Parts: sequence; structure tokens; C-alpha cells
Amino acid sequence: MSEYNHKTVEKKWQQKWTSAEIFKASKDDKKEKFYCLEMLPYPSGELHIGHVRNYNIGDVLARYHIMNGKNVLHTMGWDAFGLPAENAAIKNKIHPAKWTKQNIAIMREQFKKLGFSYDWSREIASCDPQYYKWNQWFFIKMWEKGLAFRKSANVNWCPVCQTVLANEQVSEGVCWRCKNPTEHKELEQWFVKITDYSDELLSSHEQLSNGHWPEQVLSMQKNWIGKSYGAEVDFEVITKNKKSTLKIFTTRPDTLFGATFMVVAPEHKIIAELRSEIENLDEVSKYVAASGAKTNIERSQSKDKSGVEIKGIKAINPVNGAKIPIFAADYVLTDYGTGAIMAVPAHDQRDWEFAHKFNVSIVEVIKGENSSVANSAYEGSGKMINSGQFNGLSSDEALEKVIEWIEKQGFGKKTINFKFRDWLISRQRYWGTPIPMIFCPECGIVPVPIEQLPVKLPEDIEFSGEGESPLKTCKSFVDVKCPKCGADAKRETDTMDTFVDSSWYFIRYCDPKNDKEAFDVSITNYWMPVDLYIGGIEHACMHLIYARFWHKFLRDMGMINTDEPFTNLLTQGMVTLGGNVMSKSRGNVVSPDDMVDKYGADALRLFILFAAPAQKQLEWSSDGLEGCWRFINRVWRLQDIVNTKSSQPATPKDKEDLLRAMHKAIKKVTIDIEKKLQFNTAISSIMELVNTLYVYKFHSNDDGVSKEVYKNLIILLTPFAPHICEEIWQNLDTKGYASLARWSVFDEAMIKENNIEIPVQINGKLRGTINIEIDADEAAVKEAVDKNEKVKKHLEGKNIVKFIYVKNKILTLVIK
RNA sequence: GCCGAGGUGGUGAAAUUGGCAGACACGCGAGACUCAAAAUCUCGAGUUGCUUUGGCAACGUGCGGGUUCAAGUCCCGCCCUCGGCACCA
Repeated sequence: MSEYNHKTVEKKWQQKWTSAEIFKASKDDKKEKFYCLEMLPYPSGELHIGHVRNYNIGDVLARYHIMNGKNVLHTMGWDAFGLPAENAAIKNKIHPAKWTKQNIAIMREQFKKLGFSYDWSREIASCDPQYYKWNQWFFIKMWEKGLAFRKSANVNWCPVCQTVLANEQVSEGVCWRCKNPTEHKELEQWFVKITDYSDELLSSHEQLSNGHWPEQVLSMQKNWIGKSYGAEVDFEVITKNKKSTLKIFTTRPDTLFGATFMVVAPEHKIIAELRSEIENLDEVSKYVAASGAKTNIERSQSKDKSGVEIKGIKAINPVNGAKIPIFAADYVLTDYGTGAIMAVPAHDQRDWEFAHKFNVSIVEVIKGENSSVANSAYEGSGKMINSGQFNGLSSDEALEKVIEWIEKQGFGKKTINFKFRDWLISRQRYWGTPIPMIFCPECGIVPVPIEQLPVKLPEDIEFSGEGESPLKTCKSFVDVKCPKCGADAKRETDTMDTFVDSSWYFIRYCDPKNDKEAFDVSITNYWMPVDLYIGGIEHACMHLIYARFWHKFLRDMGMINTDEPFTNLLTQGMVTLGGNVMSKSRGNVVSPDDMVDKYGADALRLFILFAAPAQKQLEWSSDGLEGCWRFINRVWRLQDIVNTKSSQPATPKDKEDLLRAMHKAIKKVTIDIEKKLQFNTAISSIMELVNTLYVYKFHSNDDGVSKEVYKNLIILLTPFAPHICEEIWQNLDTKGYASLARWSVFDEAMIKENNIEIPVQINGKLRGTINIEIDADEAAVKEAVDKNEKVKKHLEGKNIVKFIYVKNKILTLVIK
């Protein structure tokens, strides 16, 4: 057998698969479907190792299910809108569309060299008007249903460039281009009322739990949505000349008597409302401006809590009439709750720290067992003290009682609060889906008539990075006639968040060429939901919640018949380099090209799955890649061994051992792929089977045992290293493609051994092993122990206090 | 800061979910083959200390405690690293 040449073999089979269209999928009601999906990539222009890992996991699973007779849908496309294309346009004077298309072409070729089993005829790109047309259509439907609405919201603003900046374009409070400090600016923008689905997004977690989705993802989403029960309480606010109220939200109404000050977010409207009454307005205004430059994360991160007392105004604690000071502090966020809190320093650690810094009194109102508020807040439950008529109750009881009482007194009510916020989808950018709305001075907001969709992006645009969105200055785009009354009107120039594109692309894959509707329900209801979705854990909250929301919206539109889009989820760990996630923006990408060239796609694919479990973060190192390449060559050379007659015939025991190794490997690989999604151990057991074949290489091939084992080995290896397996498969006297071969079946009876080694522990230390028949009873175990010299030595002159035999596993003796 | 993960030999990791810690690899060392080297095949090894060279013993899964006949796995308290935090995707 000549040496293995991965270059010619890989190319040959990639071409064969393509021309025979073996991965082309079509609806077939008689066949069980399997929709295997990986999160679609952003076309950055370079495939990196993180991509290879993600798509390789999907490919192994898609191929495995094909070999198990399923009708598999496995697709690829491009999340093609977004900021980097626009940045490239500014930097390199290349049109975003051109840049994106070039990148797609490069990455498509890179994908093809890796031999992934995609049905390329279904490829989509979100920047294609035939795709984003439907974003616009959905948006109008949402608007009709009251799910899309306008509201004022902050954007990052660079006063020098006169432009809106993404969070990524602001670091440490300065603009990425001109390095001048940025500001916040209020703009009317489009929102989607995703919070209408808050409760359902939480409650349908039930059908995703029990192993379908990783618990950590469900937990993150739960906390992200952040449903909490509590009360809204109105505090009267007084000044020398005016009165007002401050509404707060608290999850701990039981601590109301301990409220010794109030804190409002720096953006809170009460500051403007009582402006004339504030004695230290300069100081307060300064603080508000400083907070405006910080992001929410920066605000919550700082260890030393900042804030300023708003002098001249006081709040009155409704339960005891106490006059308490009001502070503005940026640890209170404007968009959570009501943007104002009652501070209970005795029972909230943040309030405690703030009270100490600003010298505010601390009143203990809940006493736990041995609790003290001297060195930190006590956040647990206990007995009510200093709380008027509630004294003596347990705080848990008081929680309900206080709310009842507040409601009766009329200064508050029981509420449910969510951290979850409505989805701001407006972007003041060019490279995105135009929001299909028109502003008419007569009719107000009018949607673009459906038959005029798509609203296409104009192409002749200059990109400077300064000033307003390029769409805003494009007269041919902006100036339109009102579809209702024909008056001169203006087109909306905001484009959509790219998370819109990725919220339903997987449904479009089912019917990607449809130009009559977004998709044909009779087709999508066959393929959907996605059986297994694979992607990075970093998408646990945003993308995966948006997509779930979109699906529920489609269900309510009657366009899909399931509640959830993704039945099972595999969150792949990130590939890092130098401790950071590989990404083009970080500039730490490792390209697979050289590795594919030197060692072949099979070796790289094998290695990346062998290097670590799929869910775990992986610090990239190519050490070991060569080892996988050697393994592949070792598999190749086995062809000679199984085809060569040996002088030494195999004994029946040898044959039994070989077949046992084979059945064991089939079982392990099958369970690891299908049940555990644990590919590294699947590969290691394939390696063990190869090693076993080498151990028994002296076998005569007369009876075909080695060959049978080898054939099954190739089947097990095909999803991982498909190219070499096709080549070997063809060399064995077989028909058809290895990629379409039936998966091997194991026989439990062939795996079972008659005798097993049982470790013997004495007082917790391993002192020997005994060999017994499988399933032997305790009496037999005792007998074996008595016969074992090594173990007996340790037992001399001692009494056995405990004799614990865990069947077929371990024997533990406790002696004295 | 909040939420979610992770930490096991020189390295990547494994461990039937409480039952022989280190499978399978990388790297390393030794041997065979070779004029030689590479490739290949075979063998070896957690660390430390004894050793009559057969072995024997102690220690060992980020740190400190605990539960248990038995803990990488369970409980309590820490430390460090990473991801997400709503305009990167």
C-alpha cells in the first residue's frame, strides 16, 4: 500500500460528494427527519479555529444521523449585515456589499476544503434583499399587532464626529476614531415588545430542561429575564416650596421600616422636575454628566460607590413619617424597576456600603439568629424588629403582610418586575435591513405597502464615519410620497439590529428560495423544530432569547406549529488564544488553511474534537495535531495488515478478544456521539480499537475477523474523518459511499466478560485485587479474599469490622 | 458589581456520576529496524522517599475545613481564570 496522500484523496471525495449531491436534502414524509444546525457565521473574511470547532461538531452529528438512516437537513449561510463591513468601508473605501461578498466567497471555499456535509443549494445571506425583504414583512406584521413601537432611548454619541457609536466603538469613554469623550444622546427609536413574552419565555423552559438544553443556559436566561415579586411604594417628596412623589420598586417590602435614605439613578426625572429646589444643583449636575459617560457595566463595577446627596429635597418614609435624604448614585440603574430605590443599609450590602461612606444612619429591622449589621448587611430572614405593628413576625410572613397593609393604606401595590427589557432594534447605520416605515406630516407613521417590499439599500453611498447615517443624507432614499395620501414624506433611515436576521434564518433554510412568502408552512412544519442547535455559549442570552421570541411570534401568527425553535442545544466552548476568544476584531485568529494543507482536513477535524470536550473552553495549541495525522496514517496502514495472510493463525480466544474490543468500541462511540455529545472520548476509543488491531496483527486473515473489525472501525471513524474513510471504504470490497453506509450495531452479549478484577481496599487504601466471576455473590468474594496472599497479609491479627462489597466494582474492608 | 462556567501529571485530557485517579494522546526516554537519520513498530514513566532491584511506603485532582468505609465527584468558606451584561456578532 502506498503512502496516504491527503491532498489528492480529500479533493477527490469532496468533488464526488458534490457531483453526486449526496448531502442534498428534500422533504420526505416517509423518513424521519433530523435538522442539525450550527449558528451561522459572520463573514469576517477568515475562517478561524473557533469556526472549525463549531461546524465540525455539527458535521459529525449530521453525518452520524445520516448513517443512522435519518433524513438530515444541514445547511450553511451568512449573517452578513453588521458593523465590521461598515468599518471596512470607512477604513478601506470598499463598499460594505462588496467587502461582504468577497469574504463570503473566501470563507465558502475554506468550508468546502473541510468537507462539511452541507446542502449548499440552500445557502442564504442575510444581506440579500430576497432575505431581508421578509425581515421587513415581519416588522410590519409586528407593527400591525402593536409589537413594534417607538420610544426614546439613549445612544452613544461622539460630539466631534457627530455620529452614533456602537458600544464597541467606545472604550473608556472615548470615541474609537477621534479619541474624544463620548456622550449619551436621546433618540426616538424602534422597539419590539419582547416583554409581552417574558412569562412564556420563562415557562417554556420546562420543555427545554431535562437534558435538552444545558441547565447553565436555562439558568442564565432565567436570571436575564429576572422575574421578581415585590412591591411598588410611593414616597412623598417635599421641598421648601413643592411636593412630589418618588415611586420605587422593592423585592423586600419587609424591610420598609429600615429605609433610611433614597437613591435615584442620575438620569431620574425627579432631578429635572425639582431642579429649582435643589440647593447643590451644580454638584448634582456634574455628577449626572459624569455618570452619563459610563456604561452600565462600569457603573456597577466600581468597588467604591459614588453618589451625591440632593440637598433641599427630602423623602418621607410612608410607614413611620421619617424624613430621609435623597441621593443620586449610579449604582442604581435607570432602566431597572422605577430607577429609584429605598435604601435599607441594614439589609442590603450595597446600601450598607453607601451608608457608611455617606454617613447615613442604619436601622436594623430584621434580626436573624446571632445576626449583626455591624460589619456588613444582614440579607437573610429573621424576626421583625423596629417595625411598628409588624414586630415579632417572621420576615417571611411580614413580606406578605406589609404588602397588604401598603395596599390598604393606598401608598403602594404588589407588583411583578422583570429585568428583561424591550428589544431596541433601531440602528443608525447603513449596513442593515431598512426599517420599512414612512413618516408623513399628514398621516403620521405609515408602513411601506407590502407589495413595495423589499425596501432596498441604495448603493451609491459614501462612507466617512462622520455625521449622520449615510442613509439619512441619501435624498433618493429618504424622499418619498406617503403611500396613504401622496404627500411629501420621509422614509425611516434606521436599520434593524442584526439579531433580527439571526432570529429566523433557520426557518428560511427549510424553504430558502421562496419568493412568494417567507417560507411555505407545509415545508417548514416538516423540518422544524431544529433537532440540535450548536453554537457558542456567549449566545446563551441574547441570540437564543430573540430567536425563541421570534418563533413564538410566528406561532401566534399561525406560521409555525411548535412553541420552541430548538429542541436540543449544545453550547460549544470558545476557542481562545492567549486567554482571549478568537475573533477577527481581537486580531488573534488562527487560520485553518496551513493546517489543512500540511496535515489534511481529516487530521485537523479529528484533532480539534480530540483536544477537549466540546462544551469546554479550549486554549488553542497545535501540539498534537501531528499526532492525529500520524493516527490517520496508522489507520491507512492497517489495510496492509488486514489484507496480509499471517503465518500464525488466530486462536478462538484471540478472535473473541478482537470482536469484544470491536463491540465495546461501537457501543462507546455510539453513546458518546448520540447521548453524551462527547467526541474526545469517542475518538479515544476508536484509537484503542486501532491499537488492538495492531496488537493482533499476527492474525491470519483467512476467517476475515480482522477485516470485519476494520470495516466497522472505518464506519465509526467516518463522521470524524470522512475523506480517508471513503478512500479505504472503496478499497475494501464494499459498495457505495462510506458517508452513506449504515452505522454499526453492537451486541451487548459480545461485550460481557466472564471474569473481572475487583480492587480490595483496606481502611481506605488499595491493598490488592481479586479475580472473580462476574456477578459473583459475597461468599465467593470472601473466598477469593482468603486466597489472596497480599490482602491476607494486611488482615493478620486484625478484626474485620465492616465488609462492604459493591457488586462488580469494589470491595472495602474496615479492620481494627 | 451581578449572572454563568472552569481549575486534575511536563502538556491536552479521562474517570460507568460517591467506588483502583491519570484511559487516549502530545512531549520525553529506551529498544528494534537502518551504514546513519527520518519514518515505522515495541516498551517505559504522577511525585517523593526507602529498597535485598522482586518491590515497599507516604503523598497527590486550585487553597482551607467538613460529611463518608470510600471524595476529582457531596457540603461550608476562600483564591484565580474565562464568558455574558442588552449597539461586536
